[in-house]
Amino acid sequence: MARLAQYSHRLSVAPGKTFIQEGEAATDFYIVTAGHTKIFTLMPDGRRQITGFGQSGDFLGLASGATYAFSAEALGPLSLCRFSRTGLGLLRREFPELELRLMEEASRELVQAQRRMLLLGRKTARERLASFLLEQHHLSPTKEIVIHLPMSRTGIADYLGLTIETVSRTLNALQREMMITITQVTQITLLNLPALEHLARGG
Amino acid sequence: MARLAQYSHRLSVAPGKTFIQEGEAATDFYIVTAGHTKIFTLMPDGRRQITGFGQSGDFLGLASGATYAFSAEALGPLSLCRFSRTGLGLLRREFPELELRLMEEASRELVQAQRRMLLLGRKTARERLASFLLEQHHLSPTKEIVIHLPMSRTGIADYLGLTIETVSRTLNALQREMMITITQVTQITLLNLPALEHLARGG
DNA sequence: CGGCGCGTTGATGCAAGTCAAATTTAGTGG
DNA sequence: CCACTAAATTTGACTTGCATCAACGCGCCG
Repeated sequence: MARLAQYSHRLSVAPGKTFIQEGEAATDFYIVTAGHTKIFTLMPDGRRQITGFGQSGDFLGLASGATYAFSAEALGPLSLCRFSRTGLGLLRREFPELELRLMEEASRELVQAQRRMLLLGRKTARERLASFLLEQHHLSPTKEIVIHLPMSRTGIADYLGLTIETVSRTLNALQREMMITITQVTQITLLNLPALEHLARGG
Repeated sequence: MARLAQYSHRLSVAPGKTFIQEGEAATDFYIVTAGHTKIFTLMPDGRRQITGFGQSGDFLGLASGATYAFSAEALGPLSLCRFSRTGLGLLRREFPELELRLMEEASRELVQAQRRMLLLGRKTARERLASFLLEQHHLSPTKEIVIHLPMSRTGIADYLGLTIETVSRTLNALQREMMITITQVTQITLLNLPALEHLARGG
């Protein structure tokens, strides 16, 4: 591990700070060591699509071209480990098990990306919200039926390809239909998991 | 290369044949050696989302779980090289340069997946078609402005998250606006690349 | 207390979906 | 090569789900 230090650099990022900017030279590569990030792309007129979230242990900055194809922002206090792109190559030679982790991570992300393309391309607003709530549920380590939403309505909307109004209305509709209870703005109780699962898969 | 043969197996697939079925045990891994495939996911009621296409040289079957999360179908006569999942692990150890190719491929696909999430989540029908036409244009080795659509209207619709009627109408609208000419059903001439690029990026 | 950010709710508009019919294209056998 | 059929595409009329525009309510903090 002696050589690791000369290619890596630990750093902290303030909440809300964008530490990877779409279009900039993709010189570095990051590993999240603590906290959460959101990964998104923007259109010139401000339309935003959140393509994913990064948690502790996740890799960030896998770019195929010379520049980043996305931006990344700290959702809260964030700790990162930064590698230079060249350093990563050397590291990979040094630690074969890293290679495996990288592939696993890439596969996992690719599968998730496919799920999200189905959601964004073919699901209705109700189905998207149901899918989202269940995803949050599965992410929770305790599998509690009370889930905490880690983002605002704007975040949910940009993640699901909807508007904040539709998110709000749809959430309330699901509550009226007794599938969920909106305990607080960012806290929801899942009342009818089978119904939500049925809805999420779309039939 | 001696050991390669004992883990790999060349095979041909008939046009239209589905050779990877969503939900089945993800035991194998493929490399496309000739032809084209489409990769898609289905919903119980038949809604389909094409998540991508595989060409010669592409890897297929990167699954994170025990089962495939997608189906793959031969678009025409197709040649594949199949590896057992265990064989792949051994191969990776044997050929470090394969490792690199795998990572490059995964990165490229991840970047493309992000572009597609933006398209599916935030772009209008016109923007989607413009993006699609330019993608086909960039895929062509000769960069001809006459492009050949490698699929039917149904295929385009399932790729872009639209209906066949909207695809047809939008294509004709772009023709009326002098951005393209529909020479034949599957052959389109791009008349105004700057306008299409402007439209595709959304402003 | 008052302004401000965020969320909810309501009224209205419109892009894309649905349903259906017309038309073109492709395929098949005589 | 042509007639006939089946499939794909286009076109039209209509519907609808979500977006847009606009109030309104509610914490929260200076």
